[in-house]
Amino acid sequence: MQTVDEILKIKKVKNTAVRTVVLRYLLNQEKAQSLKDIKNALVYSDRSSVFRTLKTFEENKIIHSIHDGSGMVKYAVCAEGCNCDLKDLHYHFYCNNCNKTFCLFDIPFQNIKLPNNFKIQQANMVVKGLCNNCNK
Amino acid sequence: MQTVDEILKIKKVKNTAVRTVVLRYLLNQEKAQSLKDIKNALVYSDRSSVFRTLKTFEENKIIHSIHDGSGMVKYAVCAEGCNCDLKDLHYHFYCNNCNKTFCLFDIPFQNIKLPNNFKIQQANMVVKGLCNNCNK
DNA sequence: ATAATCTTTGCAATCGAGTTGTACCATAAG
DNA sequence: CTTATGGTACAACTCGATTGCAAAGATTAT
Ligand SMILES: [Mn+2]
Ligand SMILES: [Mn+2]
Ligand SMILES: [Zn+2]
Ligand SMILES: [Zn+2]
Repeated sequence: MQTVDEILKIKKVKNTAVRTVVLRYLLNQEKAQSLKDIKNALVYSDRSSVFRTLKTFEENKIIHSIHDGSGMVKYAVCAEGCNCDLKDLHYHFYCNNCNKTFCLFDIPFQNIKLPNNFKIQQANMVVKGLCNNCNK
Repeated sequence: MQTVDEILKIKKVKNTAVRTVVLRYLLNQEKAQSLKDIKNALVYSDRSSVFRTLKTFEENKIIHSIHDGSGMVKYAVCAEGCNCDLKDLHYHFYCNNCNKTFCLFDIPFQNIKLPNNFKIQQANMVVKGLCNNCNK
């Protein structure tokens, strides 16, 4: 896995204190995180600084956002080599029981036949149900 | 197409003034509508009455909601015979230019192979890009 | 090295979609 | 007619998202 410094360098984003701690935190998570999750996890952080950091990361394709319908936008670190193109699109899974949201990096977006003249640019795909921990 | 009265009767939802006007409005739209859209379109309507009407409709599977990442939940009338089961899942399209959200009833959800032990219950699938009107 | 300039950060304030409490009203039941 | 039930209108509130602004920090020009 790439380090914080490597990622910031590759994506040409200046390395600052807040950015380092936010990205390091995100790299260690197995589920997507909301702004609130991050703020709560990083005790001395400021909400708006984290917010702006997330915006910067998203603009520079370090992370991507997921709208899972929970009311809070979730963020996850992009896979190595990701450029947020169509080929990088993947499904997400939201657990109705434990409310965790996962990136299903192994389930790529399978091209669908859109109506005539419609052009796809991005997608937000969220499958909902029970995760392996909750499906018992 | 079914009438307002037929739908309410089939779904066993009592016919009231607000419900009639909201459902009639929704039936005439070709794109999904937000609470704000509906409130604005129906001049003498009350926001919370429309809100509770939408909740009632959704609980009774008259309409379904779409989280397209625009910040407002959109609603669309379910297809005839829809029971909001897995078989009724379909893709949606959000136009980045004109901000309209469409139900792609003709593009059903194609089952994906989830990780072991994950169980699908619902899905929110939104493809984004340019609609036929804006892709020129 | 110093000054000018640009960027990032912290704090407070604001915005707006969604939601809820409550009183009033229409209709159905007794 | 009287009461119970469910629907509606209005106002207030919640909370995630966003912004204004000034201080602090980093970078560039002189
Ligand atoms: Mn993802
Ligand atoms: Mn739909
Ligand atoms: Zn779970
Ligand atoms: Zn369009």
